[in-house]
Amino acid sequence: MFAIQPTSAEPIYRQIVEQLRRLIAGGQLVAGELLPSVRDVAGFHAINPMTVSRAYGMAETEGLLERLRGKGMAVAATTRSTATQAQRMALLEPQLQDLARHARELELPGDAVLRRLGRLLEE
Amino acid sequence: MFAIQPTSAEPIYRQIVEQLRRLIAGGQLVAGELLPSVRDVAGFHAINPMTVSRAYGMAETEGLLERLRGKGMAVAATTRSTATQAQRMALLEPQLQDLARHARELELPGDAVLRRLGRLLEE
DNA sequence: CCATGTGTATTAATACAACAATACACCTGG
DNA sequence: CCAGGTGTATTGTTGTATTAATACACATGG
Repeated sequence: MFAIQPTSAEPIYRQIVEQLRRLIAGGQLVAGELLPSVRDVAGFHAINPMTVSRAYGMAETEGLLERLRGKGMAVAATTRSTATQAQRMALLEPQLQDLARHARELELPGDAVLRRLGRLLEE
Repeated sequence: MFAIQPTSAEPIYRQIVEQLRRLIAGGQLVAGELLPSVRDVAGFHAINPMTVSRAYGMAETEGLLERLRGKGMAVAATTRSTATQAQRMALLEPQLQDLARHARELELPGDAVLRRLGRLLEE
């Protein structure tokens, strides 16, 4: 039901859109799959339905979702079921570059950073 | 002279503060070192001097910087010259956790992510 | 057919970031 | 001493972003 942190600095609607991008690219959401309704998501997280609608709307504009009138939003059929690993990696690239820059500013040894990340990736 | 991206979603003043945190923790800015004046930084990046002043002011409140009246801002003397590696790693932890979560949503193999990051860290 | 479920257009409230233009208080250094 | 360098307080404006409240159009499905 989406991982949303209302306290985060990142806007809620963008948290949802970006999560959709990744979950669809990664194949955890498959083409045709029906998403939870805006009211369900909003009720569950105690946020405004329009905030969810805005996220869904942007995802539709982006071609990620499709409107099924009267039924709700579904993962777009045009989506190739799972993006190639290179395509998925590209979605992570900006974050990787930021991380590398910050690590350099902190004068942290590369292998220490890699070890820590490796542990986090195992969980 | 600070790495500032005026187009970024992150506010300019916060980019500066966070960069100061890391550069000081990492030891690239040493206690007593004089920072460039607000007018210099503002002129160089074509931003408002008050935006830089705001960042400096927050850094001073945080204990990172000291006001030297008539001279400018300097790295606070109270700063232990370089934070321990564990302390510096802690500053990177939130970003590492976000990255791990996103990689998982993308269903990316951990070692592929680690390899890419490793390459970025070498540069 | 119509209650019930979709998504959404519209409007408003609120907050925030950045800029601009001053004026000020202070210290340095020749 | 004083010209020129610090940072900063103040006030106002502009543009934008985010969320919320409300009402609406529409399709489903028993």
